[in-house]
Amino acid sequence: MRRYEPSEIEPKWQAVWEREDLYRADEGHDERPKFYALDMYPYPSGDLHMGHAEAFSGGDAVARFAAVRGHRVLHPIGWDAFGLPAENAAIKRGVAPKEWTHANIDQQRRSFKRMGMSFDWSRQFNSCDPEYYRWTQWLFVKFFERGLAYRKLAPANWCPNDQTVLANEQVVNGACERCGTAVVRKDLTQWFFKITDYAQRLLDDMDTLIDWPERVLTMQRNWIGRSEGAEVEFEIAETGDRVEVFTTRPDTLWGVTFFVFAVEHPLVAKLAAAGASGDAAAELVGRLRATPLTNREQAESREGVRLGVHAVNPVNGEKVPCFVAPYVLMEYGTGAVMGVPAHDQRDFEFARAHGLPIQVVIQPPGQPRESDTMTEAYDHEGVMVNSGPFDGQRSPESIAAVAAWLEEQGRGRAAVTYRLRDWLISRQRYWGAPIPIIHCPEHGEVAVPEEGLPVVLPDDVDFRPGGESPLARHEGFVNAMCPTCGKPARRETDTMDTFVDSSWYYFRYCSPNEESRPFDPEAVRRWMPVDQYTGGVEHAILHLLYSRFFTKVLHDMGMVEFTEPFPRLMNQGQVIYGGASMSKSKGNLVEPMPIVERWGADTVRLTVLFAGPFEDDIDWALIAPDPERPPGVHGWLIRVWKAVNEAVERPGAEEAELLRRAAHRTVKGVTEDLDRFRFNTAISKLMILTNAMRAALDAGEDARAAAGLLVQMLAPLAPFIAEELWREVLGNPASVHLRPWPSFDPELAREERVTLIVQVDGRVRDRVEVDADAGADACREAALTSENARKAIGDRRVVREVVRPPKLVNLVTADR
RNA sequence: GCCGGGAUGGUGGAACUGGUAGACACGCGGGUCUCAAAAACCCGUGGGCGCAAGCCCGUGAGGGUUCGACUCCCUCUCCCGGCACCA
Repeated sequence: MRRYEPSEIEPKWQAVWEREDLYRADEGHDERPKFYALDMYPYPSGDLHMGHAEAFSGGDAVARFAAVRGHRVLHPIGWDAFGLPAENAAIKRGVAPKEWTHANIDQQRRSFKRMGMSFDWSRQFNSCDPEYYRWTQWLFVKFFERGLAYRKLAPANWCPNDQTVLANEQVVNGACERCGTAVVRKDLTQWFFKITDYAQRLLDDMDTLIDWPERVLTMQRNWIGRSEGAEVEFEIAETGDRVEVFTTRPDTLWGVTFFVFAVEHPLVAKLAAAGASGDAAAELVGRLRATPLTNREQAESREGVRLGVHAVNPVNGEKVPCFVAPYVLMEYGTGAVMGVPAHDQRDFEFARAHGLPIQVVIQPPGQPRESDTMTEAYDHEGVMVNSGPFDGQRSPESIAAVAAWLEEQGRGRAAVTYRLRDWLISRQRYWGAPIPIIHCPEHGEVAVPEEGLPVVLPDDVDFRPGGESPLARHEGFVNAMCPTCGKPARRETDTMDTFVDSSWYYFRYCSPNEESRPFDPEAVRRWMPVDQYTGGVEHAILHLLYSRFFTKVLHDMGMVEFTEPFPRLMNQGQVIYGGASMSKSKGNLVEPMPIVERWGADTVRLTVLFAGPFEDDIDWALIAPDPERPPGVHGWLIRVWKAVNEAVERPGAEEAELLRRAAHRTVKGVTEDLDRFRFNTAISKLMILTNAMRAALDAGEDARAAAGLLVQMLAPLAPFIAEELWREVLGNPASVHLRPWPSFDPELAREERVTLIVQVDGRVRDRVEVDADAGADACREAALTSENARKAIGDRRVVREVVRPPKLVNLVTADR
């Protein structure tokens, strides 16, 4: 028997598969159902890391399993090739971003092949390829034409380290998601996608995503942040200005005792002047406008300045003082808030800090609150008081009633507000898709016409960051002609957020060589939506929300029929080391490729899949503590190797009934497990079958049939060893990866003898072997004749017999 | 604070709709082989008592429902993730 040598057999089969073109997606229109298995396309950062190994091992098992179960599988791969690291690496090492990116792609492609991933390489593309970003730009133009891409001056998140703006989604705890630098606030004119137009649909359609992890849905719901309430119009007594506020509690309107504007609110300067309180207000506004947004949000300050004017409460005509204060944010609602200190904690603290009256208008039943003795706001339900026509109404129900009443009176209306803000897509960096817009002195923002696409990113650019877009320094790029009038104009020099690239790449895979459109709608109809999407939770909001948005826009453009791109999503856990995320700087980095070289790709794949449920984190330090020793599953592969070889070399006279049954039971169990992506339990069942084969072989029985089934079931998980055993040892002419998945005989998969548990008063007292089809009578009989059970019963009387054939009998006695 | 998810041997984890808790592994202990070691193979391995048969305890803590609870309900503790002046 040969030794198991992964370093020999793995490269061999990789080459054979490539020659046989085994994984090319079949566009044939045969009966087989399609299956689109998609892994989030990776950023080419250098070489594969352990996170890739885990995610792609799972995705590959899904794709291979679907293929052998009779699907036409599309399992593509490509590269998220634009982005800051390329530019930063280039600045540091003086290599052009393009060269750096392509070198990394080559390296990672080699590694993916070495890992045995069943990708259809013929569909590969890079998002930095002009043939791809041409269509990213084309889509931008379509968004622009539909009013979904627009430019505005707005306070933006600026990362001083990366020298670019960031989307809200890319700011984590006030810091840049990428580099961790504290983000500062900067007023800039930037391009946005109007994702807020789709807020409600993004929320509603989540009900159809039943196969998404709950936490991802929760995160998206929180991010969209729908809240229901009412808009109410207040008038400024001194100036007659009308100001809208949004409130979730219109039922507390009679409790308003002051009114607050955000620092950025457009009326503040005018009102401060009208109220003759100029200096103090101007000082506060000036100081806060200079303070980074995030610092301000974290301050939880209750400071504020009186504007000297008053707002008229539309429900009772009362005049209340107006303030400007940092605790009101321009970014949410209308940038102005009615102050109800009795029923909102922030308003309560503000009122106490500024000596403002507190008016209770919601009373909890039983324990009435009084403005003088309250120590905190009461924000639960209760009965409305001091509220004119609404006195006596119960508060949760009264919210809608008050909103309807406001509408009748013409002073407001029921309204919905979202936390979600428009997606800021412009970046002041070089390595991205140029925004295809020309600024004409006469015609303003003009989209580059289709013939002008792609707007090619020039190579000869000084891309060192300097606060403005590097492209702005490139004369040849900047100077353009207005597509409308032909006069000299200026090209837009910002590039797009790379999340724009990744918002539609999965459409491109369906027809990657399409030259006249981003994708062929016919091909998309054939393959999409994606049947199984695999990737990390870090994209729970960013990429997945943007992609859902894009799909809905494409739907509205009539380009696709569906509205959700990824009906099924699975998130792999992270691979960590010693309880902490792996990193070079921490010195705890374990890279997959050296392990692949030493122990084999199959060992790496099985190690990550066997470690636990796919979505759980894996601590490599616990799974493979000694780098000099092979991970545990390697030993199993050796046992499989030996067992299959022995089965062929020393065929027995007759296959043992026991082994045949074990094999069929395994087919049943592994099929169910793989259907539900439970790789760890599937592998465990294959191990049990291997152990059963060992026992049969040691008893001199024939195990060839079981060997064949074992190898077939191993194929999606450990494709190399399965192929070697299938073709070279078992002598099959064609690939195991083309062989239809085995079926099982339900009669054989059934256990024929089972252990009947005999309990007395709920405690296990005996185990008895019975036929699997034993009836209630036989089970009761077996239990009552059990020596151990009789002993446990003693002289007590059995008052109840719980019989659940053929698994359990519980004898319940008196005196308990 | 709000929302979501967890807590099972020395370790990773298993237990499908309430019915043998700890499958399968790793580790550890013992053994076979060997001059020796590694590898490989075999046996054992939740805790306690016992020569044994067996008994008691045991799924974060406490309570409840049930013939029977890791699983369902209530209260609490801790851990992880997300959101957080969102009006």
